[in-house]
Amino acid sequence: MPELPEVETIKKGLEEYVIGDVITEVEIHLPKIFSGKKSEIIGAEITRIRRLGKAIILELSNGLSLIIHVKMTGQLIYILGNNAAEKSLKNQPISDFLPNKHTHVIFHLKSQNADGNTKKAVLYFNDIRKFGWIKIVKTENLKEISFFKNLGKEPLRDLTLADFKILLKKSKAPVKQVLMDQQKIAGIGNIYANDALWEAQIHPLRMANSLTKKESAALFTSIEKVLILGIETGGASERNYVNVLGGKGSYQNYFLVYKKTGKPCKRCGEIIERIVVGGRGTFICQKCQR
DNA sequence: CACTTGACCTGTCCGC
DNA sequence: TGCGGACAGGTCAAGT
Repeated sequence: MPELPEVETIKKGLEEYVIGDVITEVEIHLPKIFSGKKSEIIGAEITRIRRLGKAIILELSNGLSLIIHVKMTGQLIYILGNNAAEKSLKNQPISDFLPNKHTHVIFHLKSQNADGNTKKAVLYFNDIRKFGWIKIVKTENLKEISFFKNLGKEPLRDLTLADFKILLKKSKAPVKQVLMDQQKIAGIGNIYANDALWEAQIHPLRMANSLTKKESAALFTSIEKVLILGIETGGASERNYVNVLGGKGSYQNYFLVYKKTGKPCKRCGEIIERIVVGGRGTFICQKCQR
């Protein structure tokens, strides 16, 4: 999943569906991805959902939080009803019957309606590549876990243009790697880094500290622009990403340069090339990205 | 310390 | 059709 817009979309979905629900049981089928004891969260109510970088936080009523990272192929899918798996996906874009062999954790939930009826639901954590993880931590100690300790500021939230210029000046790594470094800026991954650099007409291999003030400002604006479009379109479902109802996002229909190898540049018509930067596939227009 | 590379996994696609 | 290799939204730890 997984970059800021996709994780933000999941966060919004969870806010809509699981706030106020109580965790009644937790099935853990792949223990290595789950740290903490499930007994600590059974009986707790989900009170708040947050996103920090690419991580999702479910705050619970008992002072603990569940931190979930979906990495490349994780999914969180919410299904309402006692017979969930069966009815659930009948009209959903995912064809797999859930739970399936990639379902590693199942949260069973219940909540009370206004009229006092109890509804049941499940939240599936699926992950093909098994890179994702779930941790139970004390909410007050959240920032102390290694993932959050060194997390950079959030674009669209607290990263200012001044911050951005300073952090570019401090690095001589290729600018694309700086954008994707979670300790420098939280939330940007490969898709949005590629698109933001194309939008700002900056070559991904430029040393970060070589950008002019004008270029830095253009890149800052481009980052905000692509992330906002990513969120508005519900994220990019290029491969496995789906929202909490199993539905796809549509940012893949708006890719500017990501995955456009061999296709004409939308701005100048030059053929888009694929290079490798920091081990990641990188897409560029040699003519208009300098 | 800053930066780079390989490891962690499974699935898919492309060329021979 | 099968097989091998490259590649995929992300972090980490270990290397230079």
